[in-house]
Amino acid sequence: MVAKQKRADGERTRTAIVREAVTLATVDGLEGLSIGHLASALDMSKSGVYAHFGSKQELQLATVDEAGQIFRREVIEPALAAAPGLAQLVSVCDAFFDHLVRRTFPGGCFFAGAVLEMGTRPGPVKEEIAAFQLEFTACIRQFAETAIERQELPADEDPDALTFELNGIILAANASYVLREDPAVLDMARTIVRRRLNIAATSPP
Amino acid sequence: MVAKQKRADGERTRTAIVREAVTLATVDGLEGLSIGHLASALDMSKSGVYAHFGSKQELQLATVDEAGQIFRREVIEPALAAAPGLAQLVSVCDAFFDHLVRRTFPGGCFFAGAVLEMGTRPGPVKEEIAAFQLEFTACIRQFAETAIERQELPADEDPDALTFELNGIILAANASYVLREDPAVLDMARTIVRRRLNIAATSPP
DNA sequence: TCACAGTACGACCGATCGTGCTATCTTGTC
DNA sequence: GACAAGATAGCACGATCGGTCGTACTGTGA
Repeated sequence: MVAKQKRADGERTRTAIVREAVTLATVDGLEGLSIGHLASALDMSKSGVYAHFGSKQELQLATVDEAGQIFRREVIEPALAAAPGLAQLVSVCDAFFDHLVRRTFPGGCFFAGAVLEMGTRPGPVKEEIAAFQLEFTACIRQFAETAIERQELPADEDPDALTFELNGIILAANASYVLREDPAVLDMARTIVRRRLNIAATSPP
Repeated sequence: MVAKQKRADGERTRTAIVREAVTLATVDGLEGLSIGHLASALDMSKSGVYAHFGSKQELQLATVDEAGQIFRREVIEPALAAAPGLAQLVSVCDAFFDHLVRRTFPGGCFFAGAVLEMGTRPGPVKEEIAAFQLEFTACIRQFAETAIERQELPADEDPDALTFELNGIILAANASYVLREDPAVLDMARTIVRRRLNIAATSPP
């Protein structure tokens, strides 16, 4: 089979399409994301957009992939840059809250919405979303385990439970922030994270 | 203006429509909920369904209202029946987890999805969803305050923070349960709620 | 019983959906 | 600069969307 080689301009527009698709999908959902809307938002023809993917499902997969990359860049990587252990736990939560105030996506966390929307729709799109959700929680869990090893957290702390709780705080913050655009809920979330981890409650600017 | 009086059979079918609408909306979302699907699911004509509401938005409002009633009946009222204070806090969480395993809605908690879907769509539907979300959190907060008054919780416990955390646990449980239909996540959620409230971790059958 | 309002239906509207096919550009390679 | 292949547009399709209209049926109060 011949590896189809792509052209530079095609790759550029594909990137632009997918980037716009992520934004639209956080508002309209992955199912509500329509090729017509996408095309007019990009000043392109429907078929011009469509040709890059061949099916709506491929577009959805590309959109989820792009959202994952953005989330990694904005939330996971900043946390990985922090000191291993407890600092990473705080950092990943703070990075998430920053991610929200930065309004990268108008509809809040892409994956929080995608999980609930696609959870009942079996198929590769759901699988990719589930895989990313697993990657994220596994990341938090790893931070927690390291923190326990380093005795920054009590030895009897359950990493799974802690991961669950922090994930819950993140989801509650996202939901509240989407509904009422009040940054105060993020301050409260930061405070709660610190109290849960037994850290002096000095939240960063 | 003359109060239009309804007929018994009309009220019956309207109830049936709204009930089905709630179920469909937990899977397809409130925007994805279509009158055509609804009609064929009920073995009715589109216009027959449509006549009961006059617009899709009215249908959505009726759907949210019905979902609220179901949620009150299945989650809030059982908690109100418990002993005031700490028992009500545990009870409301347990009732929510029961609500999930009972699979009243195939797509998990109606409002968890609705908040994220409609949060970026200003209008009466969003307002009604926000109002119910507020009612629910206010309910939890009231339980927390009572528990503090009765000294079942430390005096320095912050009711708002506790409400936020419990809401987070609920949202995390819902998301995980929708994605992977593993009841184990609900057991973990129950355990976490009890540990958070300093209760002996004997989870009910 | 009779008339009327409520109920439900089927046909239909314009718009948009995802998806093809074809033709015309544009780009990279020789 | 020719040429193949990728990129984009134009057009059309069947299906479905929310919504309207005219009409037939039926429950119910007078």
